[in-house]
Amino acid sequence: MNLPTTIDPPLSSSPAEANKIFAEVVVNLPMRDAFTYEIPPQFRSILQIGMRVFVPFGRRKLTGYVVAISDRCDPAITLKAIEDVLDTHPVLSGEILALTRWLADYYHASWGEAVKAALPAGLEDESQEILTLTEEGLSAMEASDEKETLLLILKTIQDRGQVSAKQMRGLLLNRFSAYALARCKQLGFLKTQLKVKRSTVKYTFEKQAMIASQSPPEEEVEKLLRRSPKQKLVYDHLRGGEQTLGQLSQHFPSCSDTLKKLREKGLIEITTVKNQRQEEVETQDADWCAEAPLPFTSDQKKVYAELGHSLDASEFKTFLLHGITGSGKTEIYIRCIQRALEQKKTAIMLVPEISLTPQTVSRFQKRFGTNVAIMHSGLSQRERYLEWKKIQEGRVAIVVGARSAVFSPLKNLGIIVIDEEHDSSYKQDSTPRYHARDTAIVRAQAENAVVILGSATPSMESLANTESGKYRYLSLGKRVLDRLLPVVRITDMRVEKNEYKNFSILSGELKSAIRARLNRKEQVFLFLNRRGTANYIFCKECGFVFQCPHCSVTLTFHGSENVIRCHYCNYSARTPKTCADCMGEVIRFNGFGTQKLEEETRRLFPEAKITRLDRDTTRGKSAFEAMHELMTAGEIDILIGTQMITKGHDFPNVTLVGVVHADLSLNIPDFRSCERSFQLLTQVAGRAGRGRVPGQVIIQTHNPAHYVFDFVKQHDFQKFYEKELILRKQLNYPPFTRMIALEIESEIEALGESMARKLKSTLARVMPPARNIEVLGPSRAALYRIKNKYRWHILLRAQSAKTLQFLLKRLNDVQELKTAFTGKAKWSIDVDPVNLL
DNA sequence: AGCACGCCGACT
DNA sequence: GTCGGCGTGCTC
Repeated sequence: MNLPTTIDPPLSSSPAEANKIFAEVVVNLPMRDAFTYEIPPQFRSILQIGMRVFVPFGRRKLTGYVVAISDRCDPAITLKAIEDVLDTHPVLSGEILALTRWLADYYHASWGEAVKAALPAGLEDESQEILTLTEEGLSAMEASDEKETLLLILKTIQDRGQVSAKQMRGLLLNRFSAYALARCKQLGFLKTQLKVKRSTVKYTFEKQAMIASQSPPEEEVEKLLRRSPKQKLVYDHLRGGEQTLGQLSQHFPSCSDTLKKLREKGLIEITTVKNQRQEEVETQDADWCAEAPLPFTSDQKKVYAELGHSLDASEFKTFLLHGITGSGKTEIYIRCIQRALEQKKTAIMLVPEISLTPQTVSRFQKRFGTNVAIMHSGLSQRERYLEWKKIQEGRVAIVVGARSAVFSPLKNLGIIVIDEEHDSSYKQDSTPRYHARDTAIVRAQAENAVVILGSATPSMESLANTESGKYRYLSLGKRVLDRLLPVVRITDMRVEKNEYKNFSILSGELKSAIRARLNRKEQVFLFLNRRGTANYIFCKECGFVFQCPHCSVTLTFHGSENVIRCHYCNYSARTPKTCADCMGEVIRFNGFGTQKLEEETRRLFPEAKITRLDRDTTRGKSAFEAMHELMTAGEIDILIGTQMITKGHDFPNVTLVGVVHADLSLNIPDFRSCERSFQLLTQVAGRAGRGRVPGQVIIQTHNPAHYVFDFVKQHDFQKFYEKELILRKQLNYPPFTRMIALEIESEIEALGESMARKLKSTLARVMPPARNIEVLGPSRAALYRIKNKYRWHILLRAQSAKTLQFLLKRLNDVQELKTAFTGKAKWSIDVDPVNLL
């Protein structure tokens, strides 16, 4: 990547010295270089690294971030000057800035994009072109002697007052003509002016005007203001004390010109001050009292002792805390965080997006009170910003949040906890495509903090890292209070159909189990993962699923050509008529969702109280809370849902969990589908019997012989891990290799395909001679068409991440690729891809 | 990513 | 001579 190498992560951010008059600024655009701006004299004493600035950029004006300040610049470029400084204190600390720099490098995003990801949304101002009618325009319209398209534009402006070009486009839709707009400008019918579109989040800081400290003598003032009555009025008003521009404009509407003149005359000063009007949402009552810690089991004590040791030593170290559901991981987290706090250090706790439920939150608030900030997706932009500000100002020491909370501006960081470390929601699926777990580890290393990765079903990667010694493995064996593990049964759906002639979604076994629980007034979860489906072919008789002979990945079915394909290596075959295993009839999977399941369940159990929870029914956080209350009150007998119901909830009265169609996750065409299925099923199973009654889990499948089910049934993570590792090794997948996915997409099928091939040939050209990098594809993505765009993948695989990064660097240096890929076809880089659909 | 500029072909 | 699309190149 082409970031200027002269810029080192800032060590300190002192105000620019008098001679330091250039600022390196990055903006949130997919451009890798920083831009140099001149720092005007009035900002030289206040501008610091990490502040936001408003800069002219081409025809536009944008918010940028100062990443360096220096006294030198490239003489070949004529510089523009910073127009405004948006902060009084940096919004990015040196640590965070360095972290974003690393992130941009590693995940191949621009520095500006990385910075944007690290800050709460809505902090960016942008200029907007506002169109206004001129006299000529008005008369031209009245005369209406112009073209229809022109008049339409003029009329729109007159009707609506001020309109931006973008709004105009939206208002007129297909009647809009860019040419007509340009023509209007040309003819002088309208003029454009740049106006600042304020960021959605209100400023923390605002401008304040006051009498200049080195004011000229009174007679001088009189003389200067004799001929400007308006200026005098404002000046006299300011004698009564400083005023914010907001306050002033109430007395003197549109006084900005007046103030400007007064400043030019040296009579007043305009400074930026903290806006005191920011209100605060306090979530905690004042008479809160810390809840007593729970007693530790002997396992917990051992684990805690070791973690405590590293915490006390302030050493960077990563621990993988492996403990089954209900083994008391959360208690360990809480105690470790407490320990960090005792040393005057701070803590971040990351949780998967969907498990940031009221239950999780309240557990932390009960223990830590107002000392914790919650960064959660249900918050409005403004609430989110206020939480961020609390952290920024050091008013809290703990942050609980999803992925982006890894960037929390805490000082003196002591510990980062990543709960459910294996969860795929830690990987962002749009630029910058960072992994919060790995980002957390990089941050912790830089700040000498401890990292705890917690999971009942750790990722293969993390486990491999414990074996290589990179992470320290800790385990919590038993459930607290020695609660029993649920009994898992696998139901063969083929037998249901063929022998019992049961064509319902629910097997006889699951039906009678539900009935039994309903009679005992216990609660039931029905789980159906509807997401992540791609078309695949399977055998109706024996459940056999066609896999790629080279990649061991489920082949996807392409109806239009009647072929099955591997989207890793592009292997393809005619769609078979019969099963390769038993010669039985082959059918295409046709999915059903939670909605259909709900209907069916209501029909079968008309007396039961049934609620469905998935992305369609859950709009906002209130639905979640409502469900939670209903569950606790026993107002729900059967809860139907997707992954959402499996996380962050603890309902002791749920004694039966039914997995309606386990094949769904198992047949996702991804080399991790078995790992995912194991994790998912184990997690779902963990929801059963958290109270005193032992739980029961019924898993329905067409493929009961699959090895995953044996290990789920036995609750044997270790054996599963060993088996899966052997398969990964054989097929050269992570954790034995590292991967980078290149994604090509285009609305035009033929163009996308040829660009994908071009990318591949360019790769071959820049490939280092040592042939230790594999290139798979290009091949159609499993989800070949999304939102009208065709998609291809090229997979890069090598022993080490460095090898791959080196190749990519060389690829990025190929200038011709940049020009070859224009608006019609795009390619992007996904480092350590998690979702290969 | 925007946004302008300039080329070209399709209209009156 | 319009009009409108689209590729190309630039942003301190």
